[in-house]
Amino acid sequence: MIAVPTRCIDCAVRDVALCASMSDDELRALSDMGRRRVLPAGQVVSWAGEPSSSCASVVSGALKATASTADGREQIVGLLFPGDFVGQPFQDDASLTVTTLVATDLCIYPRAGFEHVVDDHPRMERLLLERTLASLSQARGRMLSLARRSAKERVAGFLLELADHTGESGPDGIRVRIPISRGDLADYLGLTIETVSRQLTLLKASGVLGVARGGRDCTIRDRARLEGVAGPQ
Amino acid sequence: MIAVPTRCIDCAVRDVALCASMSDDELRALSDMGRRRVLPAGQVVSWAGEPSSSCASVVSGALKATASTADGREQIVGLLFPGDFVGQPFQDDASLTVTTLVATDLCIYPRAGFEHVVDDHPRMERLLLERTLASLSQARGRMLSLARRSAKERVAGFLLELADHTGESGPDGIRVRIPISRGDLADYLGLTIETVSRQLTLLKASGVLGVARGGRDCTIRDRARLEGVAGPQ
DNA sequence: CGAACTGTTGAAGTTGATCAAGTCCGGTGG
DNA sequence: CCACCGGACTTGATCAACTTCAACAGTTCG
Repeated sequence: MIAVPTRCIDCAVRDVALCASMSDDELRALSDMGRRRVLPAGQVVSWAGEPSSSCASVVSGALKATASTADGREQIVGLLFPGDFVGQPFQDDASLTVTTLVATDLCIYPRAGFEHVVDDHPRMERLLLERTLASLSQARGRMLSLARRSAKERVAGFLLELADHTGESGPDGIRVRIPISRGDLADYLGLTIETVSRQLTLLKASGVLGVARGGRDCTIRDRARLEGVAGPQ
Repeated sequence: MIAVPTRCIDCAVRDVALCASMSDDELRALSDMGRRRVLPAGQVVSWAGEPSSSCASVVSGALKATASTADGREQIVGLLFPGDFVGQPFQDDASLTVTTLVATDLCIYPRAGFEHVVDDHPRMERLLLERTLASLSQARGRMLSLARRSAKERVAGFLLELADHTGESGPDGIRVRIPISRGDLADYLGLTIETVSRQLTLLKASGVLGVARGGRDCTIRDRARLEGVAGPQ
């Protein structure tokens, strides 16, 4: 871990993270408490079952939040990107394991102190509430996908989400980079590695998708057809 | 719909619904706005896609919140019981369809007015935040189940949840009443009616579960064994 | 009684998981 | 530079679980 002393005002996510709800002056309370840390890929930030002692904002990088059964079956219940909030305030034990997927820069607050700031800053509390409601909506949408959509629909839907979120239009379609490994993608979509791989191969074979070597960089060549594969909605 | 004029102070869920966060005096604001309505079973309270114009507290009865694909596949993403909050504040369009499962008594507020009350009552906002965080945790647990647990585990797990929530110990085990139809249970567990029925039959055959005629009233004869079937956690 | 539901059971069909080889690729060291 | 190694990904064959389709039984209520 490397400490990264920085002023909040200069922070890359000053306007998108929860801090966006606070004036520069108000930020002092958070700022004094927050500790910037750069973690390498694959580092566990919080273990399910352990006391949840801190919260954080993602400044750069990416993380996964996983729930798992006692016998090791795993499900990624959320992916976290810059500006997202990490942690479970008002809850004594963490129910999720949070792990960095790539080198990740976090702004970490002690949970108790963070809760205190929330107490004192209604606008931040409101923002947290709205974000939590949005996460809940998203989680419910994913419940529907996990329970009712086919493997093909899930994979296609994921690519479309990526396209909407980080896609860049290139010469022969929309270029997207799958930000996680096949294994993590399988854990996210509720499938196995093999099934994910096969579905991507099918999309490639049908000409809808181009997959560059390495398997991470893709080109959506025919969005309309991909939407057809993804099924309704 | 039948109007049920009542004073909040006498309300059955005065101490468990969101109103528990408010003093008797403060309740006046909500009280003036709230409208009690008794709806029959099978009534849609809010349609996915339509503007979400109201919120409510469940006073008695039960409802289901469903998400569905455009081609009609359905998933129940939440069951709602007395004291629970219904609705999606701070969101203009409903993403879920909410339907009564049995005759249900609701205390309905116009959404705008409700949001206003939340603005003015930090304790209510905090309670709403905590409940939303709890719902999110629950939704994530269900994502894990829907994606990774077998039909057998889901059915057994559901019965155990019921036992913990509403079970009464009887002479030959824990008596539980399945509060919904096989169809709704299937929609909740992410299975088909037939699979749910078969799993219940298997549990009955193995002596773990007693099922009375009608199929709704069950007796968990061997909780330990049922927990074994439900799998880890 | 009989109609309409709701639930159960059976047989066949699919989907995706599992098991088992491969292949591709980046990195290391001879 | 190339051989080798290990991890990530792909592909193939088989298998089990769950769905689908279809018929039947039980319950409720006119």
